[in-house]
Amino acid sequence: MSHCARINCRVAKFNVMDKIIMSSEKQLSFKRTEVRNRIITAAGEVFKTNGFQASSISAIAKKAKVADGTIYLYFKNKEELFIVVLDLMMEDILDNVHDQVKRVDNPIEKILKFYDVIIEFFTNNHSFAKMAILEVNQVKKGILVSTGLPSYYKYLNYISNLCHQAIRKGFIREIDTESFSIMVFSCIEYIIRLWIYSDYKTDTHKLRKKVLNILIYGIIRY
Amino acid sequence: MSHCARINCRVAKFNVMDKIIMSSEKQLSFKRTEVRNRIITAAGEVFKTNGFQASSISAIAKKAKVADGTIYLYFKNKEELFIVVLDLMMEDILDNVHDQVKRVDNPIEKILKFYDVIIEFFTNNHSFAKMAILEVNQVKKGILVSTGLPSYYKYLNYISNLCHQAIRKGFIREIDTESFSIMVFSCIEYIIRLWIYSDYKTDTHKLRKKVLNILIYGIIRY
Amino acid sequence: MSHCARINCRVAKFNVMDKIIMSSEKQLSFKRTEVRNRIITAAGEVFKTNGFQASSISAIAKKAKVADGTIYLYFKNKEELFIVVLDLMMEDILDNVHDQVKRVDNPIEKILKFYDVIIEFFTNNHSFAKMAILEVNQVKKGILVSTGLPSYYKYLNYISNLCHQAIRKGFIREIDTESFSIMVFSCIEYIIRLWIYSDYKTDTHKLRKKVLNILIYGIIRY
Amino acid sequence: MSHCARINCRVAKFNVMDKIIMSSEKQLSFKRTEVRNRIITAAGEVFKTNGFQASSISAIAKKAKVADGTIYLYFKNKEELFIVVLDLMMEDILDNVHDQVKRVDNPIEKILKFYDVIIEFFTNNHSFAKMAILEVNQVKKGILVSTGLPSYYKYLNYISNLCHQAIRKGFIREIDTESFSIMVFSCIEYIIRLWIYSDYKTDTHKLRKKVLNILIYGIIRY
DNA sequence: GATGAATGAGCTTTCATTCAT
DNA sequence: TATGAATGAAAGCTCATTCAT
Repeated sequence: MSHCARINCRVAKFNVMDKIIMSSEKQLSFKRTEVRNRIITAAGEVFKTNGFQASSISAIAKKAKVADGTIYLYFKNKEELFIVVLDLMMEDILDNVHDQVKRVDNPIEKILKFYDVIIEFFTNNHSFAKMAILEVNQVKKGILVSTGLPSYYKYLNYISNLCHQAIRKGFIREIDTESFSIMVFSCIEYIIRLWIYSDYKTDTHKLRKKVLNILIYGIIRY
Repeated sequence: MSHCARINCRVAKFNVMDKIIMSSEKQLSFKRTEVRNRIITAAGEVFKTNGFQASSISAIAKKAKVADGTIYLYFKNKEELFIVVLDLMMEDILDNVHDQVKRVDNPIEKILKFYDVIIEFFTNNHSFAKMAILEVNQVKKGILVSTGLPSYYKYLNYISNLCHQAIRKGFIREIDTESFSIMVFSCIEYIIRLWIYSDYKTDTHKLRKKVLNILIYGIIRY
Repeated sequence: MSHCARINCRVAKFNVMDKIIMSSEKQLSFKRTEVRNRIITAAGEVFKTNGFQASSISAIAKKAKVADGTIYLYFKNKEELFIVVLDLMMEDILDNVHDQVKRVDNPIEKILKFYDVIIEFFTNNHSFAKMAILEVNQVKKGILVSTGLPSYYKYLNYISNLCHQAIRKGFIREIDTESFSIMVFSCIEYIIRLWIYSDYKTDTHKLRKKVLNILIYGIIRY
Repeated sequence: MSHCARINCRVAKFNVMDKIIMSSEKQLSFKRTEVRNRIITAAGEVFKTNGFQASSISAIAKKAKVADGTIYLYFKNKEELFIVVLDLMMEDILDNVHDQVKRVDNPIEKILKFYDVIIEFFTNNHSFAKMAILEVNQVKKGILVSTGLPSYYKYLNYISNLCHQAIRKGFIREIDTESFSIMVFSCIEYIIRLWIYSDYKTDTHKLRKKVLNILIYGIIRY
């Protein structure tokens, strides 16, 4: 899965070179990193398939080829594991999105691109969308973690930055960029949620276009 | 709670007159309605206090003074009960909101009023907000997928209507009113969610103002 | 097992006559009593065989032919179940002991008889002895319940009564009967414990005789 | 705690002199002894604070500044460690008690003194009492069965010796001293146990006096 | 000898839902 | 219709012990 590139990458990036260079102390750390990655990768797959509640630690452990207890040497509990996994995935997605956004020059076009690519990604990844939009609410202490996802702030910042650029270059009026970021975020999430609720049947294209229209209309300079 | 007036009202509105008119068959139906209302009222209180997961059918049955099994004669399961209760509450709120919106004349002011009153209501009702914004996601999606909250559509329609009026009277441009309704809804929900996530500590006033600014700016006619 | 007579008896004592007399209401109560007894009997066997810790609720439920959860309709938790079972058994033993003690006339002989019969019983019932003397300490909240076994006080009272009789009839001096009861109890328990610790190998006869000698010597009137 | 003097002492008594004298082979042995003592001291504190069950090997290892696995180089398992620790503590207490008993001349007074000082000690050391009287029963019996606490025999011997002296000097009749020792032991233990069960609330003074009265009455010569 | 990461067995309790009465 | 006793599935997490390094 492309959006997991970072995770897999982290596993993969320990190449032969690394092994040679590593001191005995580093090797230990390598082993730990390797196990941790196995767990994260396995958890990602299991969570995506079954959702948070229905995923059992045993299943994850089995897939990661470690003992159940081992998971608790790396993560405080199931919830923390979920959050870490989700956060890493979200970061990967942002990296991906950025790759596409940076190819566009016009500041407003960048925002449009961001908006489109994200929604596109979610609609292309059923199970991940469900995990990131719905399952996250099943994490009991979610109340405190959900907005605590480090990646969440990266997203907001990213949009904010796009806005600042657009403002500086005179493309949009001097809005509160943070509020606008939140609006974009909430609209994207809501569109995806409606789509999930419809059992992935509705076509999001029209809705997303119309919403975007109002969003942009609300910030451009005349 | 005044916003629950409808629920209680439904219990109350079977007055003496009704009783006289009722045939023996109707009386049965009356009994059923009365029991159903007892269950709904009890469930409302229990759900608000403990949230969806932590509320047990036993507790609701006890409070409604019926047997556990009886609840299943009126509702398919715990989830359906929750949805029904939530839906009735949401309807009541809309009635309330409408009472305040209709006192305003200017079509745009009406939208502003709607937006403000709803947010105000949620921030004044911690436990209800949590139930309607967060708990609702703990209900197995299936139920929401197929039906959705009926009241949800009433809300969307309500905003749509306000928009249509505003369009007709030339106050705002010809936007897609449904999309705008969804946007308003998603933004309100998101603002409340952030507030809940912050443990009811952040002040929503600034954020809600800035978001509203962009929303309105996105639809007005220059 | 004879010492379980009461338990089985309670199951058995609902004979045909009872059934006829029972109103529908009583039948319910009968059903409940019957189930409760099945659980108690099953638990008694399982606890005796495996001890408290190693006995699982599932095993007891299976043997009692009820669902796991059913046990919790009758007992708060595993510990309460253990205590109830142990207490009933202890009562049965006391009944048995009494049957033998009452055949003796001399007040001091009664005390000797009591002492002997109890130790005899324990040494004839390995597994029960272990349960009553050792396992009881594995009940976590044992600290509060252990002396709270209703049967415990019956034992103390029983010995006290024997003493009072002996005092009244001038056979022993005016000692504090409660203290003496506790001493008898503690000595019996300790002798049994030593015997259990020795893996049931040592012969308790000599020790019990010598201890009894000092106990009696300490209370008789010269 | 003064009664742990022996344990600490064993750590401390390897002074500079020892180090000089030790051959390389002895130094190894010294190192082992030192580590063993660190473990014992740490375990003593942890066990006293948390009880047997709730004390984890990790916690002990951490406090002793060794690795978890290291503990298993010195002790077969957690239970053996507990027994060793408890045994050493019990020995220390006996040393202490002896210091006070030897100041008394009259053989019977010695026995009284022993009885009083031990109970006094336990009631002044909540956590130790719990450990020695209750926790010890949570250790799988196997360990106690075969060996028993070595210090246990020292206690019995000690009382036996006091008795022998008293018999020789004609203060008490010719009882079986071992049985009497066991009785004293069992009564002390029981009194303390009742006190622990009462959550350290009951006053043991009256009970202990009355029990002692019967004990002594049972052995004195008229 | 020392380390400490890894193991993996083990089990109570809750509660939505059913169904005999 | 109403009852409420009975069902039984379901799974997180700990921690004593081992063993490769």
